[in-house]
Amino acid sequence: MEALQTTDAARIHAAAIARALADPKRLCVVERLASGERSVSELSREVGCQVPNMSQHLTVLRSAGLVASRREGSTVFYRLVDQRVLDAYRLLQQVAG
Amino acid sequence: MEALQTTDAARIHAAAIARALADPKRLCVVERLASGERSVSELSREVGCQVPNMSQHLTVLRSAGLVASRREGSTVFYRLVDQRVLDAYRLLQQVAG
DNA sequence: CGCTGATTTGCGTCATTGCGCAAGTAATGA
DNA sequence: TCATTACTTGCGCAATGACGCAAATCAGCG
Repeated sequence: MEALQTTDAARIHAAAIARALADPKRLCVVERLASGERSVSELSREVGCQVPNMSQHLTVLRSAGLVASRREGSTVFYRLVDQRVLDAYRLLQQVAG
Repeated sequence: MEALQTTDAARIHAAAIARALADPKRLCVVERLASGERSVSELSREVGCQVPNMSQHLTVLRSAGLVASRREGSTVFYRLVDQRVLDAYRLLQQVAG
């Protein structure tokens, strides 16, 4: 049980993380990436949206520091940056459920 | 380590929780409520916003099932519904930090 | 009932967001 | 160089969200 942070900057940062997770499609991306890296087109197919839309969602997740990308030829693979992203997602589900 | 949910409804619900937490003022409310219930005007003063605005933020948190309210005379006290809300907040901060 | 303090609700406005579609960039091979 | 596949970026639009302010409830009291 650690203390809650109190600075405004910390809250703004935490809120930014929450906002990045505040979309069903992006949560679906997190689920998929939990089992390993995926290309943009794979994610787009699995999640069920257009490629440009998926690219934007991935930009949101990367800006929040939740995913990272790696280029291999003309294909870009995305992965989760940190296992805690999954922990956060599971906790959201617990609170939701 | 439990499995990730896969239904669309579960993701929509989890995303709604995340959206409720996706605002610095509401995170500040969560922090305050961590140490006990507060009235709307107390929260409004502590967080630094107008009372109607605070009332709306509390409505968002209550709609997401994160806080509950209790009326005592003309004063309404809000409290956290569940300790896991705090766990979720701390995890957000960890991912952020 | 009228008055007061506490909270909620309604409304207008401005900023942000998700999406589809077209265009642009990048890497690879013929 | 041209074509192809993979991805990103720009743009316009409809929807949502946060805020300030005024008005409406609501509880308690004289």
